[in-house]
Amino acid sequence: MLRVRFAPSPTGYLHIGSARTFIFNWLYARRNGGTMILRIDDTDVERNTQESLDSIFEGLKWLDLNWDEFYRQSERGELHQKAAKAILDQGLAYRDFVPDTFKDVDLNEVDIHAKFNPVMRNMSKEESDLRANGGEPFVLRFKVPRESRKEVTFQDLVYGPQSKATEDIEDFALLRSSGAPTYHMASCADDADLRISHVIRGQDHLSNTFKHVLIFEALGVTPPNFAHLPLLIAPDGSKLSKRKHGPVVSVTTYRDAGFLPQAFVNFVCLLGWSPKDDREKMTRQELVDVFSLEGVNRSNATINFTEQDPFDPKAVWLNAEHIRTMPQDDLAAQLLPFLPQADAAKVRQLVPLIQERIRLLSDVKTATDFFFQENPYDPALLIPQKGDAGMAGRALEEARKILGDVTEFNHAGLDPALRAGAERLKIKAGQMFQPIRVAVCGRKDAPPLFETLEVLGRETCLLRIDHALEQLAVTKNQTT
RNA sequence: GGCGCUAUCGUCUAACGGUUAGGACGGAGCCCUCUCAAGGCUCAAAUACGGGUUCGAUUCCCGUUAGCGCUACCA
Repeated sequence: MLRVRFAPSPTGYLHIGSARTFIFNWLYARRNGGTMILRIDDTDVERNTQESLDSIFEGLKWLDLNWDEFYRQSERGELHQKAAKAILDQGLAYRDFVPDTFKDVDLNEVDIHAKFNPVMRNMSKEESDLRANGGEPFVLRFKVPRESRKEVTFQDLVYGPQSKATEDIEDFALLRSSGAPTYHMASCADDADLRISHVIRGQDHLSNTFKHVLIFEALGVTPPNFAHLPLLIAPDGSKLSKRKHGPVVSVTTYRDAGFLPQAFVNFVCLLGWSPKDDREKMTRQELVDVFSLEGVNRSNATINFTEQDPFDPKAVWLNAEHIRTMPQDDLAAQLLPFLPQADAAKVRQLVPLIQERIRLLSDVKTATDFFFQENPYDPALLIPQKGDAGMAGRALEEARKILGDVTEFNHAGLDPALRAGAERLKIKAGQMFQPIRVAVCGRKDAPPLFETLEVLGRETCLLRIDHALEQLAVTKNQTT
């Protein structure tokens, strides 16, 4: 039975790298009919926050990623204690009563061979028990078997065969002096207990895995399969941090900026993984169908953002691709929160006009602002290419007549009528359309004219054309 | 410092010994066009460096350099 888990520690908001780890686990589970487990690794009570926990749930909810089982490490303390005791009882761990040995040691100076205290490591069971029973505080350390065994090895599903000399592994802590388990202890005990079959996590744990293998063996279970994921890093090569890189590393920032969850997932999957067939835009189902650990590569991926432009251009492009290809009703529903002044029916009307013109959902606000208000503009914009104010005026007069008279106020009625008007004035269609467009939209870049006029409605259009004619007159008087 | 991992266009990536080193984003240009988009076409842009192995290395091996990670009673 395939079982995977995502095990965040609630010490920060859900960040993009964690989100990707969840997604890869989720895809792997869904692809292979496995079980997805969400486990909150909250053993570090000092640093845990409720906010952070909320942020994790909020992010996962937005991404619409579900899980089949849920656990909290803090509720499983008994299991961790039992596991630590079992290791100690077998003589595979020892109590360290002077736990601050390395407190003031510069790690750059110290040699690994000094990284355990031989007095503590070799203390007799009797003395150790006696001092523990006497209430003396201690850290429980794993007694790395450097004599009986030369190296620790495991097979990583992404990085291949891994090995490390036991000489190079320090006697790491299992239990703190408070009695609380360390991450290594709790994580392995839980993974064993929950029968996790595949541990898929960030590459920052690759070298920790040797310790984990040791723990699993001490626990008498065969270690799970491991798959480590390359890290996501910032353009300056450093790892993503909120302090250094700001809100761009937080999942909810993408949500609030108008990303579609499916586009975000799509983008993040392309960081460190490839379907190998040049496909880029993929639906969630396509991702599930094709995902495999073999497609994961080994080098860190840079998320390409700058201070001016906080989102990777490819993420934005993918978002636009998803927007363009989604059903119009779905898009309307997604857009609604970004247009507080509009009702659902109005948004539904606007969708066809802007679907292929926005890249982020939030773009809809500026893309459609003139449907809700008349924007100020420079009257000079009314003047068409290779034309003058006179031409603009004639075009607008003609347009006003046509828009007032035409029976079908839609593309079918407007298109031939306005083109015919241009012909009468002996100007090009484009020269006819530009003054109208600017008059009604307040700018040159806008959705197709006839559809725009239709949605705006006859009355508004006539009003705005009148207004444009007034402005034109004013400018004329000023120049003459 | 020690140990581990990594190294293809600016960025994401493909090429599991033989390709004019492919695709995408972004950039430049052209076309289409009622503007803006979208779409189509074209161009610029990479195998970190040095040694091997091989008839032949992006690909395998070694070294150098660089980056990242671990080296906590943080995860």
